Amino acid sequence: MATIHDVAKLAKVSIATVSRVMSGADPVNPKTQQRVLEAMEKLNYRPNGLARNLRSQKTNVIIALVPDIKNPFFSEVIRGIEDGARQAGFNVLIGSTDGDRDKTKEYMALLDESRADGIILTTTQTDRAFLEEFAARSPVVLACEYLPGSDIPSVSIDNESAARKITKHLLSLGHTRIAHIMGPSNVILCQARLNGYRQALHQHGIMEDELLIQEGDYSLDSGYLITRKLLSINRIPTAIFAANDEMAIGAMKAIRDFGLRVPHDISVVGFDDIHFSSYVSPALTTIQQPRYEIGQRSVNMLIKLIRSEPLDQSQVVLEDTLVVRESSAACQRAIQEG
Amino acid sequence: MATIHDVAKLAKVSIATVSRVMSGADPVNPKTQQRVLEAMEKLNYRPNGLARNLRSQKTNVIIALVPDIKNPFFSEVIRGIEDGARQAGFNVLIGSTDGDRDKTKEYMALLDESRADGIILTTTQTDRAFLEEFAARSPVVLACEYLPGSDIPSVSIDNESAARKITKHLLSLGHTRIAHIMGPSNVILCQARLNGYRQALHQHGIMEDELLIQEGDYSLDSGYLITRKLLSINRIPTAIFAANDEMAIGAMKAIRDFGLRVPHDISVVGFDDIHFSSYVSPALTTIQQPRYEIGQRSVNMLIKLIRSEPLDQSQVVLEDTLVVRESSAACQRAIQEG
DNA sequence: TTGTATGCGTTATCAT
DNA sequence: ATGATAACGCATACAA
Repeated sequence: MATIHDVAKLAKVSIATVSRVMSGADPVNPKTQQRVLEAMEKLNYRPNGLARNLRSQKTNVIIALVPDIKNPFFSEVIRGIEDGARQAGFNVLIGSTDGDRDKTKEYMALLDESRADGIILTTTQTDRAFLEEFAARSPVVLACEYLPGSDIPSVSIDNESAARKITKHLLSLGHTRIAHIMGPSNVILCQARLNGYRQALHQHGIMEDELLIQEGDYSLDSGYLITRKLLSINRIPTAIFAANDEMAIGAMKAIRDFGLRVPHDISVVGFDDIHFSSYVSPALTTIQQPRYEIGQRSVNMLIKLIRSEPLDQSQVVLEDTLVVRESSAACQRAIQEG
Repeated sequence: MATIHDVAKLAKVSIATVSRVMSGADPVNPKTQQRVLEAMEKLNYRPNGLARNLRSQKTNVIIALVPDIKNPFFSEVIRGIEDGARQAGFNVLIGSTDGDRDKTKEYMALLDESRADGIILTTTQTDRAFLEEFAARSPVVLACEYLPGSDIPSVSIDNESAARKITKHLLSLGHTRIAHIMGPSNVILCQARLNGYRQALHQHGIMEDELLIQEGDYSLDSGYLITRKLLSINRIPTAIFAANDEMAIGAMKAIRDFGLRVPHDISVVGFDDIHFSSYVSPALTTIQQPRYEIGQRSVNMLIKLIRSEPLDQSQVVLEDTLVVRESSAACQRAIQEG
């Protein structure tokens, strides 16, 4: 590979001049510029990014951490992150953490080694103290979730209120025995959704039944397995609220396999509105999040942080929407009993 | 951030010695080593990756290019890539190309700028000449697809034979009017699948009908839209073979919306066996690819390439499996007519 | 407008 | 076993 020295020699100038024609900052004589350009062309010169990075102390790389790259919801968030990053000249390194604290920390360590300029966390399961301390010295943005009482910049919806909203939707359909399949309980966002569920029940004067609250891991399989469990208890629920669409889709299959129908026998609702949700049968009632926008805005915030520019707003909360489709309907049991 | 100089000063040694205790290559007096370790600890020293990279001319970054990060099939391939990379101490930069040649080239250019050590291409839509030339000077591995007549290392299944196999499955069920929803026609792998489909028809002495071959873009939506089109022609097909599972799932919804049933009225089969395929109703008949293994093996090959180690085998072809589920059944029309 | 020289933080090659 | 010093390839302050 040709270096800046080779170009300089061929164009009969100093390396400083070559550097100048590249940056375009300082003025350069058109003729010399021409010579340099030709030399670069002839040598097929490509500036060495490594050297540039070292010199400028920047990597132009940002890291995006997701619990699982296969998760379609996060895929779309990543897409927003990527597009935003590309526009600003950054590249995105994606890390799947599998909910593993150590993996998360390993990725975060890349910042300390100057291998990345900033990081976007889509799921917080690190010790809070560690996170706060880390964010104090490195650019960090939380996407999809919000850390109450913290001033780490974040972009998310109001998960608690959204969970309340969809639970109330079920309540309004006459359901009173509503199960909740939550996500990993150490994830803040899942706690928020659980809280929203509880609040809605409480507001309707319904006692919560611990048997009806089960913990999954976001996957199709866990939705399936947990639902089988729910179908084996004494008084089975008339509705299931899963903390994400995949678990909801898993739940629907379990119900079908059990010989019951959705929504006739049991209503099922999810969360996230991944693309598949409108294609399954029955189409899934869920909460639509602006995933792409979450990604884009969080990366824009991160880049400001990296550039030490001021943030207009530190905690951004975006709108979510309840999307009612076919998987939720009036509670038959309530109708018969009423 | 503390540098190696700070550590050296505090430990009262030269930077060379500090470097030595880090690498562990040369022998160091246990006492001095102890002092250095303590200094590093006290200063919370983290070696600067940028400087290391410049010095060693390595980035420890590999790029993985996918047509679309949201595509669940590629997500799993990426997962394999990531795991393999991590194990070898590499980080993975993921690029979504959206089938855009320029984006692809932009990412490939990162290699020329020494910003990455190698690249995995999961979908070839670049000019072949460019690709060959590029692969001659930079580490490149093709994952999921195989470039006939080229010696660029690759890991894939035999797409042609797999497509033949699943088409024959439909033929064996009595279907003769089989539509094919292909992927983007400029993608090699889609051409291979189309070929397999054609070969199967041909072997059964069936004339192909151009009306039954339509081009999609891998998405749920395109599967849906194209199927609506297929349902509007004169003699509608009795079976549809989609080039991937998402389009197949889109097709199933279109058929439902049209008032017909799968597989009773129309059989539908896909390709890839993404996780969702066993959860939709009816569960999808498809070709199972070892996605994770494709990812892992391709990254292992790439790393060998990067390290200039010899490859045992340049073109790796993995086994695929026909998975028969509920979405394909005997052709009713054939039964009635026969 | 252009050139010289220094530094970015390492690793590696010499000496000692 | 350890230290001094030269790269790695570029950007930039300072001179000219």
